Amino acid sequence: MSKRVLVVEDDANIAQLLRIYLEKDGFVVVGAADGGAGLLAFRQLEPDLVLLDIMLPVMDGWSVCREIRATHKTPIIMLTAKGETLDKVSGLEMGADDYIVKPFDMKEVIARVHAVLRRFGGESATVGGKKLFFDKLVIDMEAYTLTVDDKVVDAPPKELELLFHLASAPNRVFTRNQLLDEVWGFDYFGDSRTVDVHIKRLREKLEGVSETWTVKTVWGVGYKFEVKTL
Amino acid sequence: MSKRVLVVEDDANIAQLLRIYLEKDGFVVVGAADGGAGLLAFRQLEPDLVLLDIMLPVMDGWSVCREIRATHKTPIIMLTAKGETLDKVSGLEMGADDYIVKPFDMKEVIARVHAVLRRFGGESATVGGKKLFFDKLVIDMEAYTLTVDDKVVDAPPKELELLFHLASAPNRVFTRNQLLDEVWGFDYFGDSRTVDVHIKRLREKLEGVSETWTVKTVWGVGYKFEVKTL
DNA sequence: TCTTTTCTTCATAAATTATTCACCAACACG
DNA sequence: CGTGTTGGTGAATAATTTATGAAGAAAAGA
Repeated sequence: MSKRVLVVEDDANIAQLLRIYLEKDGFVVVGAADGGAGLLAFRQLEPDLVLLDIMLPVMDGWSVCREIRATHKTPIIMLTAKGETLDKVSGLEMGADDYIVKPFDMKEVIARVHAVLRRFGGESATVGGKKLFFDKLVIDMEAYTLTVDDKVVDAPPKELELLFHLASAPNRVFTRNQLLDEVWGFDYFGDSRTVDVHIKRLREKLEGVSETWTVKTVWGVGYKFEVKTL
Repeated sequence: MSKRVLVVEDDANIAQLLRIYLEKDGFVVVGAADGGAGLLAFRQLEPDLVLLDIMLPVMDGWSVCREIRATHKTPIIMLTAKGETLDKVSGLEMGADDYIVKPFDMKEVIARVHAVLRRFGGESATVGGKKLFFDKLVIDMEAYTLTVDDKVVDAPPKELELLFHLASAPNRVFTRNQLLDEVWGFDYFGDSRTVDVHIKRLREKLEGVSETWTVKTVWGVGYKFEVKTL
């Protein structure tokens, strides 16, 4: 479930520094030393955020930014040397979401990364950060609790995350592979029947609680959290 | 060491006036004429206080305020023209600490600047001392004491800080990495098991004291200070 | 410097959860 | 009905995560 960050930076020292701090905070970091490599890496990795140096060999940061923006809305933070003229306006016109002036304070960079991701909804201020309310059911990802009929029910993280994911988009069907990707993580390789077992355990906790919603199987497709519109 | 004030104001006359009075009072003043420049200056300068006009070209004062608040606790005083609709509530919701309506009396501005700085303990961007009260538990970060059942219990700084941080957001789960970032500091590179050990020692001091709260493990996620809502 | 306290690391045991697998049931379709 | 496919379930196993005691390192105090 960890977020991927693409760092496009030709100065190996800075790149390394960024990598160290980002990885410590749980990001998966991929580096690219020039614009072309950056674009390539972007398309392969589809990262959640891009840190992009302006001064790059061959293809500069602005071009990369524009290329990315042509097809993606992935948040981009520009890294700029102090001398380089830039005003926020032109930066924003190019489609950057934020920019940081070198030489920068690592603390600032990390804070900005989190801030931008938060702003893009990809990351919440807290671990999960959201609550969902249904009839006799509360899914609280902030406290990591499942409340059924006003009673707190113990549920392991995976089960909660799965239920939260399903209930985040009521009535929408998710295939097992989608769920594995989105709940377990893109890098999970395992039997898709694993989902079945978690669904089963969820049902044990949720059966017969309310008439207005249910975890339903869509034969041949997957699962959905069905909510009846009364 | 004199305090730094960032003035974000597009009207050169007002900016000049503020500069004169503030410098007379021993502040170092840095000016910015629009929101983008303001943010840039903020990040580079890390001022002790920000005077922020609401009406700014390109990016308005509230946006700047929100951006700053995303990462810093630096006190912010908003400057607003009389006509501008504003109620204290919305300003404060944005994270401003005070606001002054134009045209303003210089004396008043200076007085408010001092007042706000005093309120913030003269420190920039730091978490001020605070106290938290729970049933049979007082966490006092001013005196750095832990009071359990009316008796002061000796607790090392790290333990106190950890407990304070958890108890500052009751029922919210923190991952070990979050705690390391937020309590130990973003530049701490250490084993995340360190948190466990501190939790353990806290529990030794806190177990069985009250039914209404507890330091709880959220398996696979982290820890939280759980408070029962009775 | 020496002593004491606090912090961190490490190893291991214990607890909890995740995954796999085998087998049976339910479904779709001719 | 019969058959091939898909889903449900229980139990065994694997993997992960946490608690804990103890020792060494670091920091603070005397």
